[in-house]
Amino acid sequence: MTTSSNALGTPSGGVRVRFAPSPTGYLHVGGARTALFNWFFARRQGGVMILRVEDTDVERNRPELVEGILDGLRWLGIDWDEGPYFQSERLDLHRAAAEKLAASGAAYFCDCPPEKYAGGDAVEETDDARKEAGPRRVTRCACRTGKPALTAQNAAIRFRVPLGTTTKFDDAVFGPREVANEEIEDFVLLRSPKEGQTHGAPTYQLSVVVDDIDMRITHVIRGSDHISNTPKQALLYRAMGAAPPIFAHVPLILGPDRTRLSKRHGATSVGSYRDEGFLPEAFRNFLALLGWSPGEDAQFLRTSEIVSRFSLEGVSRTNGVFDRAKLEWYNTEYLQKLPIGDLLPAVQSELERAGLWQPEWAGAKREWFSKTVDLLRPRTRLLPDFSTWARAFFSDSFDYDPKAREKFWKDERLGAMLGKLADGLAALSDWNHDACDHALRELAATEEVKAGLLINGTRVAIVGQAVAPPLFDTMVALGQERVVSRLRRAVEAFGAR
RNA sequence: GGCGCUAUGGUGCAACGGUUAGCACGUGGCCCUUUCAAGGCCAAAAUGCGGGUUCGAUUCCCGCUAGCGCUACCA
Repeated sequence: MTTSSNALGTPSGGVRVRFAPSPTGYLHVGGARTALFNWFFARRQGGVMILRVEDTDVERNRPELVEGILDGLRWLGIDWDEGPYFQSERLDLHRAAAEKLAASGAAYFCDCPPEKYAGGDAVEETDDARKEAGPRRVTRCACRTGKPALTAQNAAIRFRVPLGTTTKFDDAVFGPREVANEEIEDFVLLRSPKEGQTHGAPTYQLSVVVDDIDMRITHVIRGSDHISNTPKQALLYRAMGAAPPIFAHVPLILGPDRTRLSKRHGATSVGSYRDEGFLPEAFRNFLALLGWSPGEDAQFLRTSEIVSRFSLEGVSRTNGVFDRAKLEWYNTEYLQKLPIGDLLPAVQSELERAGLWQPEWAGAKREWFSKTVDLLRPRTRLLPDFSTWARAFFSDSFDYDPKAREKFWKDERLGAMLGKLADGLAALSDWNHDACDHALRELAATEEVKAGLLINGTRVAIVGQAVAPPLFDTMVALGQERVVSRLRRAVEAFGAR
């Protein structure tokens, strides 16, 4: 592939983006959105999406979490063209880069105790401690001028920040940035070797830059918590003689209390939303519009529409609050408005999960299945509703909801009427909406009760729920045989209630 | 504490010097109705504060305040 350059000196030939999670936890909604924005951008630009696992933190790393993160991405419908690469398998490349920087004088060896370097006295990482510590200047340690005895075997490698100048970079979302180099500490590139080790481990700052250069990343789209680190990385690009990518920092997602979203806000992992039964596309739509806008009034955007409209210019600069109620609205919106064919597979897997699925619903009774799902969906909010609330549509084994019985099986006369209704319906030669309607209303007239009494009581009898689709549509969906037998069964249940 | 970013109804976005400040979620009410949803209609609800610039500021500039981020040999 050939790459050309535009006026900004940035590669314009092929867009290459990456999502780089670190396996220190599950895939949370913030990470999911970052992944999504990268993916939207890559697909919009016809570019390449790369997945890179940033597992350079040996202490906090949990390799077993990687598969869960990948599952989360797959559920979200995010696919990648390269990777997953693992930084832990690229350590030699990172070390070599650090040593090369040290050899060229762009970095230096340092054997100061970490805490000491951090600003004179050891400072606890708490707000109070910081306050008491007072103003903390960026200090340069004595090692900066060189200690001949130090090597990568006995010291860390720090970047030598060039003083007396500023570092600039352009952010596609936040605009041009510039910071005085005096504000940037001589950050560590390669940690000092641990006891018994011959090599130190590369730090995040080093690894990202080395890998982003090596993987020819053109656009770094990530959370805005990284914006303060970016000058360091810009410095590294220059020191390594590489052109920096375009940076695009996306705002953070906050909890209802406006603090950064975390576990204590409840469900923050993508997996928990999958398990609750949200539709991936609804989740995508919701997340896309949290921190991005197409610039026009649009709430319901299919994924293809988002992709075709996505641009970095539409990304917001303000942190946004994760609004669960809106997510739920999106889900019901998708449950109701999706072309039925797009919804069926999701319902099928839900029924499979619940052990209710019958293969014939994908075969001979496919039409029935489609119609039934279509009948049920206006009243569903989450996928599991199909196997719980609507269970009676897919199984003969269902219970009468106690609340439904209490509400609609009050009238003593109902038991006998349900039996008469069963007889009446059993005698019908045509089974359709109007025939059922007439049969029921006729009985109500004969018995001198309001049709509503019989309708509500019958609903509980045939589906066990107080809430269901319109009764006669429900009867048609269930079929004559089932309705009649369920009514007869209900007569007994009614007497024993 | 230092450095930085941000600031439109409760929430997410729109208006990118001139609008009765728009849309959606949520909330409240009404209609519809065989349950419950859906749907339709209506309502309440915002430019953080203070200075500028300008004929005119939500919009541009400065200060304040608030929130958030960074301030690790975490990522």
